[in-house]
Amino acid sequence: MSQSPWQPISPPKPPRPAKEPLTRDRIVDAAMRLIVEHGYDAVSMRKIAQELGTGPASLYAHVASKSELNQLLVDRAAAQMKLGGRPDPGRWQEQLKDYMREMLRVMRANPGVARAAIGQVPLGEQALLGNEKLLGILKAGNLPDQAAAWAADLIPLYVTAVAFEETVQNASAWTPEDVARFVGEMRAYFEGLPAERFPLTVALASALTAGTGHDERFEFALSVITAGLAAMAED
Amino acid sequence: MSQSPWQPISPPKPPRPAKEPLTRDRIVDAAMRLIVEHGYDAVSMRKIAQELGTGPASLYAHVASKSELNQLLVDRAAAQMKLGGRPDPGRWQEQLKDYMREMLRVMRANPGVARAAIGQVPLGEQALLGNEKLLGILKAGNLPDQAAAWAADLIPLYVTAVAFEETVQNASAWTPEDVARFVGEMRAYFEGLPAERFPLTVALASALTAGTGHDERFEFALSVITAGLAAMAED
DNA sequence: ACCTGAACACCGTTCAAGT
DNA sequence: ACCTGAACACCGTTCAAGT
Repeated sequence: MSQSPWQPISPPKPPRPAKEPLTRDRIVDAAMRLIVEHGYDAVSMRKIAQELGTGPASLYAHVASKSELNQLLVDRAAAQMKLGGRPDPGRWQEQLKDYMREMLRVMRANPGVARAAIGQVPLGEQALLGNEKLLGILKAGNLPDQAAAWAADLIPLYVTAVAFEETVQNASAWTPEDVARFVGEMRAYFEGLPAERFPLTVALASALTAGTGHDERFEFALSVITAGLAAMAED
Repeated sequence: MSQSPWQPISPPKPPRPAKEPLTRDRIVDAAMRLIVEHGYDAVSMRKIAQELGTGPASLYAHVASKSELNQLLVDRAAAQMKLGGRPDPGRWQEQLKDYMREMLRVMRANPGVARAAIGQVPLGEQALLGNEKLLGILKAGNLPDQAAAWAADLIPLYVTAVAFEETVQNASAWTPEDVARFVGEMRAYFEGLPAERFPLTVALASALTAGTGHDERFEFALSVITAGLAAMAED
């Protein structure tokens, strides 16, 4: 019954077992699929497990907690950032804006990741590579070390907050028409406020409700931040 | 048996019923107590109900949903903002910074509210009064209408994101020593990264981990935003 | 009109037991 | 070593039934 000793080759096995073993990567894959397709709230340990044909308890052999899973998701998304060319002192301001635009693009392409990212120190490899690139641009702009470091904190925080805000709004499955109607109602609401107490809100009602859903508001913020940082460059 | 017509005073009732009736205000009071004492995650419809000696279903007669409750909490906190004097073109930049500092102070005094506020259009009366004040300061700085309006979007979003980030960190019940240790470990981690791939992260390790827990990082952001806006003032 | 108990359809995490 | 079923201690919301 014992195996013959001169049989060095392991007996033929099915090349792939019917059920692939659980791995960290397969878990993150499944979570990424869920978060992109159905948003942050649709990602639960139970749903991920179901997607993988197992129970929630099985995941904990590979992932310590949901919070660790969030970190892994953030790093997966960070890997999608196209970081462009070398930092160039001659056009660092435009490079900085492009970096922020690219970061927002990736977060939009991965809805729910912003929610997972907010309030987390990014320590994953891909996130750190992005940060390194950002620091390069800021130093190309001649910012002092401390200013560059704090700017590298401010910038991702702001972009993440914008992306998160958008996903909260998109979560309600509104059509563009619904959004347009809501913006119209908001404008009418501002215009109808008592002008003695809310003079500027009434007067600026149309400016306050402009640029929603477009990128104008974001572009404005890019200009503010870039100009503010430029004022801090060493000469 | 019928009441005599010359009895104009209603029959003596117990001055207060043993159980006060549920009201929107009492619900928000209880939620505010919970959120300030135990953080956002401790606020559930069930816990609020328990606090009020009833069941969760009873709340829905006065509050449509948890999201509506969040809006009410945000407005409660907004009422605590001290809005200071009149907008003054001579010192609008300092007033703007004070506004942001005051907003952060209130959010810190009401942990969890930042989490409730993020991604919500503030339409409550108190929140709108704050916004009106902010617009006044921005217009005192001679910003064009559209710039003032978008700045009034950018500023609360940033301050809320900072406050939210802090509450996420504070949620883990870390002592100041724990935080100090974590910051030290992070710095060591940055310093130990491969210098070929992460030259700036390694070189700036101490700047990157400076100012945590203090207000220096926030003050830096105030300067950037204020300087950036000043560059957009009409002359 | 307001309140309630009970239920529905979910969560993240733990743990003893299996292979 | 890895996986599993079952349980623990929770969620937000709905609804028929009571007062």
